[in-house]
Amino acid sequence: MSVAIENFVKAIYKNDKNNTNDTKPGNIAKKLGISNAAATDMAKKLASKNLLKYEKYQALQLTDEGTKMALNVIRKHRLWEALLFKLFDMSLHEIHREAELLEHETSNFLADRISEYLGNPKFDPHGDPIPNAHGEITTIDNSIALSNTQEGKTYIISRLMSDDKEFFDFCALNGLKYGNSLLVTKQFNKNKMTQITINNNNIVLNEDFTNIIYVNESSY
Amino acid sequence: MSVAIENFVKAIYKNDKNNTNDTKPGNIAKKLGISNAAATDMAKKLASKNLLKYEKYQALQLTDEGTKMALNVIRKHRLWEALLFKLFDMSLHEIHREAELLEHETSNFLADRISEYLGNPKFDPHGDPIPNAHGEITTIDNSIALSNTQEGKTYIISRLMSDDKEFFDFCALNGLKYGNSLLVTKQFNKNKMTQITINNNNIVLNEDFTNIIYVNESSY
DNA sequence: AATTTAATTTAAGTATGCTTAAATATTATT
DNA sequence: AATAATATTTAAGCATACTTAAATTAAATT
Repeated sequence: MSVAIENFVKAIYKNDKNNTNDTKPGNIAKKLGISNAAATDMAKKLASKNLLKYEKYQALQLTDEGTKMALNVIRKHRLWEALLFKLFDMSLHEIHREAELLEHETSNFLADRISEYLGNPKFDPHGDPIPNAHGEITTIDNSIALSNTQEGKTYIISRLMSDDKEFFDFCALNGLKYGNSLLVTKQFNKNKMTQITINNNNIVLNEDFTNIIYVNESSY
Repeated sequence: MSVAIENFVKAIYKNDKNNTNDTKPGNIAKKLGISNAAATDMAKKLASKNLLKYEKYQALQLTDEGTKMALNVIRKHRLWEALLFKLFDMSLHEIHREAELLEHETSNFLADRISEYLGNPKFDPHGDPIPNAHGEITTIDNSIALSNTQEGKTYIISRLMSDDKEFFDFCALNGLKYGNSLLVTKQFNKNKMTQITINNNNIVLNEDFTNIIYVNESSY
């Protein structure tokens, strides 16, 4: 299957998961940077390949086959991120950028070799779960968005759910990294902002950021 | 530039080096598995991009720019081969197959990271020279084809110049590996065959193989 | 409920990178 | 040197993955 198709099913899968956006052609088009017309065309084509269900004016729904393809691409993406991060100490933004290209030119054989080499990791350096070779994915049920945390409690960063360079630069600058711990010092509920202490620095995060940073309650 | 273009200039570069084949459109077409018509079309297009010189019915000649592009792709190919070989212990055939895809989706930035990680190697696991970031390539001047070796002398394998699975399978089976040493026991000049001893086994190689296996004289 | 706004679809068209078939030029053979 | 064989080019056409513009449908607003 082509790069365009792989990116299309991946975009649907992700929009479906986030369910902030829906999976109508227009939203997929926006995500991929193509015209609405191109997205409708592609949707029809993929319906004929049994990768998704298309009904006029309705949201697109991946079939089992389409979901499997999406998870396979996501698996390769996240394995590459994990490998590049480990070997070359590249930034979260850089590993994402490279993985976005490599994911489409990676055989299942090579993906398995990478996974094996890394000890079959369940999460990538963003904390995103890596689907296994059978398309099974670990869902993190006990992690919550930073916006839902409580003042005075300590948490461990479990996921930085973004593709955005500016966000990653901010994270790098402030020590916001998968596995690091932070203390929530204040929730400004009115303004939907959160103040945290991390590495002895106090920083205030706005809504955009508190909804893509996920954390687990610290056990101590 | 597209995958098709990168593969096209790479094919010209390689046919030019081997100079057994020439670089007329038909030979490039055969190498790439496309029609002659497609090769002519592409040649015209690349001439307009100043990547090569095209004159009707003549051999194609890469410009400096075209040569630079070819070397850049070859650099990425060989760096990937070196990395995959080191990390995953894949066979020569497997690393070639994967590198053939990855080479086109690798930024210069990532290529430099791979090179750095490997200690800026000058040769890949086939013994092929890896161009550096400036497109400079080390030429091995003291290595000779196995067909030109002398009976009774010991040599070190310096290059296995092929893309062919059958050849690599044969090499793997018989211990023909970059860096290994072998003894030339007999040259059958009439039949253009060579008998060698390697790992205490005597094997006879035909012309196809003795011209793609390169060796250096052993110093002891 | 009617109207405005927005999203979606259809239609027509484009660039890339191929194909096959026919025409033309080159190379090899006698 | 003429002919046969081979290579190259031209021409026409196709699939993919896009585009813009116009038409249609759905959703939001008044």
